[in-house]
Amino acid sequence: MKTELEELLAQALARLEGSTLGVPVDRSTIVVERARDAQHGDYASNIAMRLAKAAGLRPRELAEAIVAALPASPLLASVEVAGAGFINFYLAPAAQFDTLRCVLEQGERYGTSDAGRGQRVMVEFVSANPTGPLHVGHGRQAAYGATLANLLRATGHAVQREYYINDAGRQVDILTASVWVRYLQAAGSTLPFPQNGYRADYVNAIAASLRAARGATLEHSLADVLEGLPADAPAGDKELYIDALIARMRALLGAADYEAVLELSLAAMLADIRADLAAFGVEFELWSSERALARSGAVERTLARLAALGQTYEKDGALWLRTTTHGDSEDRVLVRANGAQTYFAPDLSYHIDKRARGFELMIDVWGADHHGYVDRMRAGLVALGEPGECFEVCLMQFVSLYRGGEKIPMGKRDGQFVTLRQLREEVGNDACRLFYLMRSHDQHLDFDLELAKSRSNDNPVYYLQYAYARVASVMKQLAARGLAYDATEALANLGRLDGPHEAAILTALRGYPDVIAMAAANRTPHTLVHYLRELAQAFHTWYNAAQFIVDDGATRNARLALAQGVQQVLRNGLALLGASAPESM
RNA sequence: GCGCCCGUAGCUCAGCUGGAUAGAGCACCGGCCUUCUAAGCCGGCGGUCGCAGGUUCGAGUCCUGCCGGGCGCGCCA
Repeated sequence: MKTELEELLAQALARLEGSTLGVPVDRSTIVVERARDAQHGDYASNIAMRLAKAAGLRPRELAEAIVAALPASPLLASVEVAGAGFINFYLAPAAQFDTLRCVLEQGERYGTSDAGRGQRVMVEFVSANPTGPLHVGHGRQAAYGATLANLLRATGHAVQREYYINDAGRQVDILTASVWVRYLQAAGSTLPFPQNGYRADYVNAIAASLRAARGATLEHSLADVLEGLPADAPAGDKELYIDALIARMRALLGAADYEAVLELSLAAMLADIRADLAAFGVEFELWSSERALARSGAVERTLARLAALGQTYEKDGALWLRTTTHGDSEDRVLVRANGAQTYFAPDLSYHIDKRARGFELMIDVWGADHHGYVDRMRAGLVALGEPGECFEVCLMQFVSLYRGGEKIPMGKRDGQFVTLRQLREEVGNDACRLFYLMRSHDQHLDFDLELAKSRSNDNPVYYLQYAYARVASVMKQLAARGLAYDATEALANLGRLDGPHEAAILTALRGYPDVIAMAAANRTPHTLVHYLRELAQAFHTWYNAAQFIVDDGATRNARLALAQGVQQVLRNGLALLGASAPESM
């Protein structure tokens, strides 16, 4: 609709060229927007104000001239000049009703487009270290990433969702050692738990499955384990201690058994994470392993390419990447003086691998605490000859949990954090999804458990689902009264939808495709939540003001058609958000 | 010290890439169920858009400088 109106304006301006207007008008300056206020019609353009100065006319005068030059169109009921020089378009009733026809005809496809032209996009999200269960912050990233992928798909992009498993770093060794210590303790060992270990309950569970798999074959005496180890914190250094413990464990068990413990621990953690996300309705096309990438030699190839391109140099025994020449604030280390790679090296290699796999755009969803890494990653890609625009990061701000106005402390230390699973079990998946997505991603999120659980009118989850269920209920009532919906009669009598409430709903339905397009383009799923709330509100208002099941068949069927249009869009929107649409509540 | 994000009604937040009289929800006050689900609806109350400049026809939105809050600044991951 917007583009049709813009085309009309372009024709009008072309007629004025050479007379009222001197120079031809750049097509991109002709913009039509949905009117924010119903008093301003259905669509509005500010083109007269933008061109007034160049034309040497007052905005309103120019607007009048443009309106006079507009070709006739069946789409329009009237066009007015208002305010400082706005041109307001009022759609003809037939055009309004076409919206509803579209919704009913297109069904679940309503709102989708091919704007993305099949662009290959990867959305990488969550990618939490497999060293513990997902917490509520990961939940937000999961909900956001999944919905962003849905939105991009709905707008014609070829989307792949991917989870990058950081299974190669020191953190995994710490998990392995933690499991082993718990395994020893379970057999009566008095070996103290390392200060820097993972001490939450899930480690005990993995230790138990380790015992089930290997019996006592991995046990060693306290004296053997402690031999040559430095003091742990607080007397000593907890980092030195855990590294020494890991080395000791490797020496005592041998490489093969050490790897076996590591594999078992990793597999247990990943199984937990995958099950958690699957239960949350979040799926990935690919779970990509850092260890697999490293074993393939990809990281070394990336380093070699960087060196060949003259992008690296050695200093103080370390290998540095010149990221500053590509917009980073300082150069970054790829390989440390001790020969070990930093995290940056495989990470960069992973992203260049994504490009090699043909993804034109890589969107990463990261926690806001990682914001300092955006520039270096992009710089690394540019150093390898990639365009900087191929990489985009959506930073997610933190989540604070509240219970009835009381903030819940979330120290990761001692494992005193609320997991995603606990949250889902307490408030339900739908509430989780919607609460996570209600706020802009660059806004801190206050998640109130009591509010999310409450079956009351201050809970936005129920507000949306209630609107959906109400339509379903009406259709059931219809059948109970021995009546049936007649689509043909409905479509022949859409003119009966002539009240202000009906008009508001038609306007809202017409805006849905724009909302989807914008939410996808701006990476802002929360605008969809707000839109659905407005649609539900328009529906609830109408529902309270009018009776749908009336004696007159023409009116009845027309109203039922509109109600089902609302239901369809609610269903489409909730599906994109990953929330259910219940038939009854 | 430097970088990123945030600052809008008592509280939690929108504000559609610069538009018209700044909007919701909650809270508070007052109304609406013998009729399709009251998990709903209607009305009222509530604002110096952190502060000060600037850009222009027009600024909550863009620029600069302050103030306040969060996060990050390792040859950790």
